[in-house]
Formats: sequence, C-alpha cells, structure tokens
Amino acid sequence: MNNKEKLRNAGLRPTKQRMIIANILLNGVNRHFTAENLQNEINSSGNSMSIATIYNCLKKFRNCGLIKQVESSKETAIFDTNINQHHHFLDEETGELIDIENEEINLFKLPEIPKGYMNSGVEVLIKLKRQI
Amino acid sequence: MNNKEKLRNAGLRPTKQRMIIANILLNGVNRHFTAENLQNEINSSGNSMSIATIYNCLKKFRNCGLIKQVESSKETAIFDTNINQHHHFLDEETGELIDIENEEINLFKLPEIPKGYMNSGVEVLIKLKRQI
DNA sequence: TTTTTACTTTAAAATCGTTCTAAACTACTT
DNA sequence: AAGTAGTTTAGAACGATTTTAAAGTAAAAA
Repeated sequence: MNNKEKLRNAGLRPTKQRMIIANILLNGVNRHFTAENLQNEINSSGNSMSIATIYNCLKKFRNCGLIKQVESSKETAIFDTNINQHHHFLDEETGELIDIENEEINLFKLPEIPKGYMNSGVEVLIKLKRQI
Repeated sequence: MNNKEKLRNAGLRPTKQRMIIANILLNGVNRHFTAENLQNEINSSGNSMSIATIYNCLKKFRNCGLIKQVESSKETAIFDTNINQHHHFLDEETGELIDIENEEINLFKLPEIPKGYMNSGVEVLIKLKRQI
C-alpha cells in the first residue's frame, strides 16, 4: 500500500503537506523524533512547513494509529514510527530512547485492572545509567 | 528520623521553605502531585512560596532521592512521594495515575542491557481505557 | 559574637514547546 | 464551475518551567 492510500484508509485527506511527512516517516525504518527534528528534515529536503502544520499532522497521524507518542517525562514530545506494542530503554543522561521488541520482555504477572476500565496497552521503560 | 535530619542527610540545608515542603510531602502518605498542586496546598496552609522556589525544591528533592518524578508524557511534571520501585496505571482520558506495588508485577524475561550501561530502574505503565 | 562565605529565595522577565486564531487556500463533491 | 468542508499558515497566545539579579539567610570562620 502506498502512502496516499495509507492516508486515505486512515480517513485523512492526502494533502501535499501530509504526503511530505508520510514520505519521510512511513518508509518502514523505525525511529524516534520530535516535531523540531521533523521540521529540520523537511527543510533539508528542500521543502518547508509551518510548525503548526507539523504538530497538526503528527497529532492526526497519532490519533489514526499511523505513529505513536512515547510516554516519557522529557519536556519535548517524542514520537515513534514503530506502532507495534514494544518497550524502551531510556538513557537517563542523554534522553535517548532505544527500542525493545515486545518478545524481549515477558510480563508474567499483571495486577487486576481497576473496575470499569480495560487494559489499553502496557509500556515497560528500562532506565539506564552509564556504567562506572 | 525527623524531616530536618532527612534534609541534612540528603546534603540539603534545612531552610524554612524546604521544611514547609518536607512537612507536607514526607509524612508517609504516598501521593502524586504537580508543582501547582503543591503551591495550592502551601497557600491553603497559610504559608506562601514563590513558584520558582517550589520548582527548585522539587528538583533538589528529586535529585537527592527524597521524591521521584513520574515518566509520563503529560505536559506538566508529575512528582511522586513513593520512592520505592513501583509501577502505575494511567487513565488515558484524565491523566490520573494509580500506584501498582512492585510485587503486583512480575517481569519474567528482561532484555540484555546494552554494553556500557547498567539497569537503573524498570517502570511499567499500564494504560487504561474506560470500558464501553 | 561578629564577620564572612556560600547557598537560597524571590518576583519578574525570559524561554520553550505547543496550541489557537482567523484568514487564505485546496481537495473533494455537486 | 460552484460550493463546502477540511487544511495550512504566520503570528499571537498560552502554560509550564527556567533564568536573572538582587535581597535574604544558614553555616563556617575568625
């Protein structure tokens, strides 16, 4: 399926701007990035786009499940093109995230889900310190 | 050990402001809170404190291990007086966090820690959706 | 005790990421 | 071709957090 179809399937109009972003993000190589990272990449590809549009697109893409947003207490929002359930290492010093594939972690015992709720995803974060 | 001693042990001068905050936070009842939450509580206890001081104190307390900061992609920093390793449910709609004690979760298989790093803590986040 | 020193607090300004606004634009439908 | 609903934009606004620089305070030295 090409990117135009992906956008249409997600219920999004394939505008020029969304196609530029889709072509950067949805090429099969997984990565973590911020809105600003993406703007730099758009600029250096000879295009340009308002930061408002970039945030707008990223939110739409996330709400449609085309990308994910990582749970992390960094001041800047971090997005992830890997939409499979998976986990992360976090280098606490630099803030860098490294993917951990789902099969690498096995949760053996889970607590009871509170009444009235359902489990909508489990994220494991393994914080890393540099070895002394 | 009283709060003044706790501050001294942590290498922090027990100033009037730090004592006010320590008396609110370090009383053994675990809770999640933002800087603004804490300021409201200080105000309603008849004291007052600059928001800069509050942020300052919370960062120092966190760096000394007196409190923790929760990993969460909320726009506002959330702190936690529970400094034991533990986990959280996250109500994705409201942003509310609920503690999960460490024994409630059993990680059966963990990935290999990258070379040059050591594991400095594992956090599990179980995201919750309201049941339909 | 007084003096000195380093650390702390403060209000206000600055900064930074993100969202809002409202006008111009564009994809799609008729 | 015309209509309409959704989209993009620059710039303003916003909210959380940090910085600034001056005044205050705790602890150490004299």
